[in-house]
This record gives sequence, C-alpha cells and structure tokens, in this order.
Amino acid sequence: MSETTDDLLATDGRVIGQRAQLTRRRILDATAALLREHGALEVKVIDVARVIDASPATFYQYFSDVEDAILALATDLVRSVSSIQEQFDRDWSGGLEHARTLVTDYLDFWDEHGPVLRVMLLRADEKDERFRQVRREYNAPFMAKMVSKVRAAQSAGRLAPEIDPEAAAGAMLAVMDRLPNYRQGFEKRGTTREAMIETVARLLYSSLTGAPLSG
Amino acid sequence: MSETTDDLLATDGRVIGQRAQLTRRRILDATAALLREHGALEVKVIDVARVIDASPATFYQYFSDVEDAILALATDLVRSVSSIQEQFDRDWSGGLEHARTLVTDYLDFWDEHGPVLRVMLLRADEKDERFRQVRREYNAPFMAKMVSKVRAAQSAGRLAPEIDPEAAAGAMLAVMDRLPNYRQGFEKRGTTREAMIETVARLLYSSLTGAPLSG
DNA sequence: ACGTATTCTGACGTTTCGTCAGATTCACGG
DNA sequence: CCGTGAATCTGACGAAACGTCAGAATACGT
Repeated sequence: MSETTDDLLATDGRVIGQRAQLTRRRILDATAALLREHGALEVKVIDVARVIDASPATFYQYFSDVEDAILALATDLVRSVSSIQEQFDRDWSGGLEHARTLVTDYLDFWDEHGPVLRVMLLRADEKDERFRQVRREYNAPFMAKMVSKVRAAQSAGRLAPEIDPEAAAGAMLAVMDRLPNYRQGFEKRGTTREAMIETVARLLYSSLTGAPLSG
Repeated sequence: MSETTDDLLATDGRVIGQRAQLTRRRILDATAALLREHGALEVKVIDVARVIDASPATFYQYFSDVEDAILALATDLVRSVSSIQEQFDRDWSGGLEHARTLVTDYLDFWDEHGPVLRVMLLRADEKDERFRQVRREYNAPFMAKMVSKVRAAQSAGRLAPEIDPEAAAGAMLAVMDRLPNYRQGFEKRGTTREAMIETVARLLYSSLTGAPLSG
C-alpha cells in the first residue's frame, strides 16, 4: 500500500503550509468569480493574479494553468453534491414529494456552481481524463441509485424490459444537468421555476418508477 | 425594409469574392479540425493559420477571434439540423418507429458535430447573446413541435395538466443534447448504442404522447 | 534576536495577439 | 500579352499574456 495523504501540494510537489493554503484558496475563489463574470474562454492567469493582488508567479506555484484551477474547484464540488442524493434513499412509493425535493436541490446546486460545472462537463465531454474522473465521481452515486430504482420497477413489471437502466438513469441526469441552463429562456416565455421543477420531478418519477404521466 | 443579403463579409465589412470565400472556408474547416483534436480552450489563431499555411493576419480578415469562427460554424449547422425534425410531422400514434428514427438522426448529428455543438451550448449557457441567438434558432423548431405534441396529449387527457409543455420539451432536448456525450462511458459498461437509442426513444415517446413506459 | 524553512515576486525570454501599410495576386479591358 | 485597379494576403511590429527561476521577503521555532 503506497502512502497517500490528502495534503495539498504545490506544483513542485511539496506539501504546503497554512499561509500557502490561504493563498491557494484565494486563487480558487478569484478564479470562480472570474469564471462567473466572464466565460471560461477568457479567464487569464494574469487576471486571477491581479484580483488577489499577487504576482502571476504565485499562481503557478499552485496550478499549472487556469484549467488546472478549475479542475480543483470541480473536485471540491464532488464533496458537496453527495448530500443531494440522499433523497433517493427514501421510499418513493408515496408520491412525488422526494422527487420534487431532489430536483429543487439539484437546481439550487446548479444555480450556485453552474460556471464550474459547465467547464467540468465540457472538458469531460472533450475527453480530458482528469475531468472525466471528476465527472464520474460526481455522477456515480446518482447513477447507481437511479439504476437500481429502474431495475426494481422493471422487476415489478412497471417498466418495459427494453429500457436500459443505465441509459434511463443517464437521461434523467442529462435533464437535470442541462435544464438549469434554460431557465432564463423559460421564464421569458412564462414557464416559472416551480413549473419546471414540477415537470422534471414528474418525468423523473415516471422514468424511475414506471408511474404513468397522466396524473 | 432595410436591404439585407446573405453575402459573406470580411471583418471590415466589405463583401468578399470567390477567392476570399475559399480562404474563409479553409479557415473554418481548420478550426473545426483543431476543435475536434484538441479542446475548445486551446485552439489558437496561430494554429489555425499554420494549418492552412497562411499568415495570422489572414485569419483576422474574416473573424475577430477563434470564438467568432466557431460561431460561424455553429450558424452553418442550424441549416443542416432542420431536416432531422421532419420526424415530428408524422403521425406518432402508430408506435415508436418515428421516435427511434429521430433519436438516431440526432445522435448521428452529435457524433459529427459534437465539438462545435458543445461550444455553442457552453457559450450560450454563459449568456453570450450571439450564441444564444444561434441556440434559439437551433432549438426553436424542435421545441415548437414537441410542445404541440405535449399539448395535444394533455387535451386528450393522456398527460397530467401539471406538466409544463415547454419544460417537458426542454427536458427531452436536454436528453438528446447530453446523452451522446456519455456514449463512451455507457459502452464501457455494456450499454450499446442501440440500447441507448431504444431507451431514449421510449422516454421521448412517453413524455410527448403520454403512453406508459411499461411496454 | 537569530537561523532556517516556507512563500512570494521581480525580471526576463518566449509565445500569441491583433493591426496596418504595403506587397502580391487576379480579373479584365485594351 | 500587357497594363491597371481592385481584391486579397502578409511581413513586421507593439502590446499582452505565458511560464520560469533566482533571490527577496516573511513566518516560525528556539
């Protein structure tokens, strides 16, 4: 067994102390802020350095480039997403309540961390292995819980056997990962956040339990 | 009515001739190729220029930056996507056939143009107005057709009135726009392309017509 | 206060950006 | 076939960002 720790490292590999941890954190916060304000394509190392009032060289002590910093931000998110999926552990047979809570939480999460999540998905889709790894950790618990719900519904004869559990779970994840990005467009046409949550909750509920969409 | 043409323009506003159109096209092709090979974050003007064996200044005659070139690529795609949605005009009451064809075509489209589509969605999600405009043109026909199918199913009592037609249509679009990006992961775990198509077709069919997922 | 390890940065060579004046190429009339 | 003007392309350049490193500044234990 190789010795591993979760100590934070500088780019040269050394374990960093308290002062450095603070600097590292300020770099990450500044990166997240710039990512939100401008797009992923125009966050420059020099801008981050300017925001925290440090030399660009300081940035390079902790991250090899902006993408690397975003990867660290995404990695941090994995921890905080895990609490959302607790809703899957409840008994869904009673109705839509848990589905609604789940969708609401997921939407809130996207509202807060959209800029980072978008880059994570883009780079993972573009086959960057590091981001794929993070995406996997991020998706895996959701996928596992949804897949088992689908299988259960299939065993009970409420979902057709032609449905692939992984694909169905992935589809629901797709809905939750993309729909938040359409909120502004929806609202312009009169679809409220609540209507969106209700609809997604029903699609989720139906797809995972086999319940009809007719009411 | 102001005079408008669809002539191609250089960055200085002049209408361009045949030779220039060819150069412009070579720039776009090179950009698309680099986008596929590397990610969106690391396509440089100078790389595009090198590929077509031209000076960087030539690039700037037609596009203000790489993003601008990708926008042009995305705009071109709007034309070719419109043929896919013909499947919506058929009568779906007979079964899954048209849904399957639609999903298959959409997946093929993503396989071919994924790199450009990903940037379009990212930049639109990041609230860039130009990309939002393209995304709207790209989505609008699909949305309209799906919304009307949902409304029809609601009128017939096959879909609950609590379902928001726009949100439901958007959700299905979300599935089709994100699931292609998971194909590689799916296949590693034994979910074939065919199983994915079949599952998405069933979800689509169920969500738009109210048919049960139980088979 | 001193010595040492940690952290930060000024300074610099390199790469890319983005512009412009002038060179090159092309179409066409003579 | 040549000359001419319009269209297109590019060499050259200043500005900006990258990325590295030696040494300066800082914090910390004793």
